[in-house]
Amino acid sequence: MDDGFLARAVRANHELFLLTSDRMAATFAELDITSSTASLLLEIDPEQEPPTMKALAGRLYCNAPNLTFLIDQLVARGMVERVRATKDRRQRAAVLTGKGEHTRATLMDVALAISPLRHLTTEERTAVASILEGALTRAKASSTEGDPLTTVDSTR
Amino acid sequence: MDDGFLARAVRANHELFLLTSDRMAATFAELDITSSTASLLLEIDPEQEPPTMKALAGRLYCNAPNLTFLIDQLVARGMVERVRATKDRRQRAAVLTGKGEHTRATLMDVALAISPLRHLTTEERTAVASILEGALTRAKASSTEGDPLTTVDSTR
DNA sequence: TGCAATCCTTCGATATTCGAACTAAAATTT
DNA sequence: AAATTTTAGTTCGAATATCGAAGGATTGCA
Repeated sequence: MDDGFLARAVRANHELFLLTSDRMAATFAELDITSSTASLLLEIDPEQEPPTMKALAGRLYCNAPNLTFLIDQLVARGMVERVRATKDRRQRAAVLTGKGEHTRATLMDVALAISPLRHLTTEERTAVASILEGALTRAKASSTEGDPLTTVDSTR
Repeated sequence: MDDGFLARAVRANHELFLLTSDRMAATFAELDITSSTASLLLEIDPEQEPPTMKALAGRLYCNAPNLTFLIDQLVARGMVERVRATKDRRQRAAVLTGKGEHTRATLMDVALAISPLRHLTTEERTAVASILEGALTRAKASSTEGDPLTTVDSTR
């Protein structure tokens, strides 16, 4: 039964996230943001087309009111601006300011510098990145089609 | 220039956590717990010696007041009981009730059932589990001894 | 014994997350 | 084309989470 490895992988991923967040705490405070707003900031890639509120909520797996609240934090700090979409005027997109870009870059630098994953060899990094990305891709693909039931099985 | 893989690994870990939390949401509601209290419940292994409050706070990377709040949630739901440690009467340990054990077991079942990692092959699960555990072990070892500075070492 | 350190809790302040209800702008129906 | 429905986003109020400061109890130490 290889469920043991699955359980260990799930648990390790969970702890890795907790430890990483903990190590980022001081940086968040210095940059005058919080864990949640930092996650949002990282989702706004200045190289890409400015994402809409809906797209950002999807990436953070949160709902619309929460996203409005989080974006407000970044707007209040001068890191993001809301712009109306030209084609569909219901939509608003998030655009990084210069300060927003700079803060985001610092966040990424620090995240790489403190991540426990920095101890891995190049081969290990490659393996982890590709395996996890593959799992995510397949998970998102299979959740959009078929298999609607995810009920709690009490067979225990 | 293998920082690309490191960044991808860090990002995949982050998204995996968000997606997993999102997929657990319905189960949390059914079990009358929240994401945070579920994480705490999972840290109390009925096979092990009942952990102290301090030990649990360490495992969740949170502070003492927060842990008191979280344990109160589980106590109020009849899933955990506080007991005084006999040797050091300042300490309190968390002991699972029958309901706590059952809820915890259900949580673990569902977590394995919905995790994107379940799509991985046995070899991939093994690789991810051992690599991430190794990174965590080294990260925690190097943060407790020596090297008080968390400076960015660019020698890589 | 007296003092400092440790473990935990309480309290107040701030942050986060959500559902319900709302506005504005499309898309669809009739 | 007017009416209806759907969609994108916001506002508001409630429940939860997290933290720092301060306090009580117990232990360790001089």
